[in-house]
Amino acid sequence: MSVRQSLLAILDQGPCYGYQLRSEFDRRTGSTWPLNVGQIYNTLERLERDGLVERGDADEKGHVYWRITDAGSAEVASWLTSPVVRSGATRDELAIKLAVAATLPGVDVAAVIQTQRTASLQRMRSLESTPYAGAEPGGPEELAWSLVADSMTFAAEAEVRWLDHIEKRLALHPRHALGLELATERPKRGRPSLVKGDAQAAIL
Amino acid sequence: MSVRQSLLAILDQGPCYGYQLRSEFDRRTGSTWPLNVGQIYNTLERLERDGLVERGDADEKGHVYWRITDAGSAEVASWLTSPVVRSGATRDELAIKLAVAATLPGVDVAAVIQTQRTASLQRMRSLESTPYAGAEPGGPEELAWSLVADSMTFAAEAEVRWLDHIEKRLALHPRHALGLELATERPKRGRPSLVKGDAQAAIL
DNA sequence: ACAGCCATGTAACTTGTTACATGATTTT
DNA sequence: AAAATCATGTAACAAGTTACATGGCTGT
Repeated sequence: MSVRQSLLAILDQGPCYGYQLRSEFDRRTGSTWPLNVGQIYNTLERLERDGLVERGDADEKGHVYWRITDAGSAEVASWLTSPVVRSGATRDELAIKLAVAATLPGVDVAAVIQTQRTASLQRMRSLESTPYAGAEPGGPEELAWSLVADSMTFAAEAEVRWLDHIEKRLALHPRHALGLELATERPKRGRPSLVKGDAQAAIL
Repeated sequence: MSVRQSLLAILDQGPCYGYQLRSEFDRRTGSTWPLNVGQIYNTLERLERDGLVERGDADEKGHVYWRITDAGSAEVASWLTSPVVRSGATRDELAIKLAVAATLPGVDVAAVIQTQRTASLQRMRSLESTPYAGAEPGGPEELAWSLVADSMTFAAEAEVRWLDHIEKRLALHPRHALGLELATERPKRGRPSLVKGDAQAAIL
């Protein structure tokens, strides 16, 4: 929802045409996440479908200006006054991956953790060493860029902390404590493995 | 990709039927993110389409077992040996939102930050006070649950730290330093606002 | 003239997600 | 007998994303 909402929020400041919205989005996010132009037009059509924006006539230069509706403005206001909720809905790809990997017999969780940690540390280093390659230094775009870069840095740091934490935690638990190991030597294919209770008998 | 990959990784341990996959996923993630059963069947069909799993015949109980293919196993191996990359692709909804909000004249960024911080702190409190409501305490599911819960806690802490950080940072910058304010009194609708340079003349 | 950017669009596709239908088995 | 759970599936949709087509304008 972030692209959709961002474009809507920008339009709440006044009418814009598609291509313009892209550059506005890029400026405001410090060009951290490049946005394919085509997506602008898709998103605008979907916003129009939902009654949040209206398509204006093209001006003499052929620019098609879009303007926000009252419903759209209300949506923006609601967006800005309510927090981004990370709870139930949003799935953390890394957390899922490690939770699953940790319960998979035959998987070297420590190695998975190590791989991730290396990547995260590398990312932190690259974030701190990359100054800002955009237009004017000291300008607003650089500020936007550093906001986003800081966010990534804090997230990467937290990631490393978490990895260290679960590494210790998992080291305390013997493998079989997870109760998800196979009865025999990792049969891989053609044999049941994860079945609980009597479902096992059904295949054997 | 996390659901898709998780199911594939579970199937790499041995054939499973759809409903079983759901419970396996739930167990392994501590039921933190409930997974709609229908999604299992969709995902399985898509994995089959991509040649990563094969549909087996139903057994006497009517259970349709799916088994992974060699391509599927390779995919799992690749998944487990490569890190989750948070870089360019993955967009951080909160970072985008605040970067955009910070450049929007007329928006009380401090209030937005405060709202988010309150929510994040609330979330941290609720995470530390919620023990684990699942099946057997001390069992593997509880461990999985706490892995995920820790991840959320670390992420929420980082979020708060970041919010504090950018709050200070933004306080140093006078509003007009962002260079994105409107020439007049927030015209809202019907007037150009975000145009850069001569594009402004085109509408006026 | 040609390369490259500005600008608008379209079509297709991905993963995630939900709502619903249907029947079998199990529990109360 | 009714309610709940097990189990398989289908249909539709949301949001993100990309590749491509098309034309105008601009600088070399």
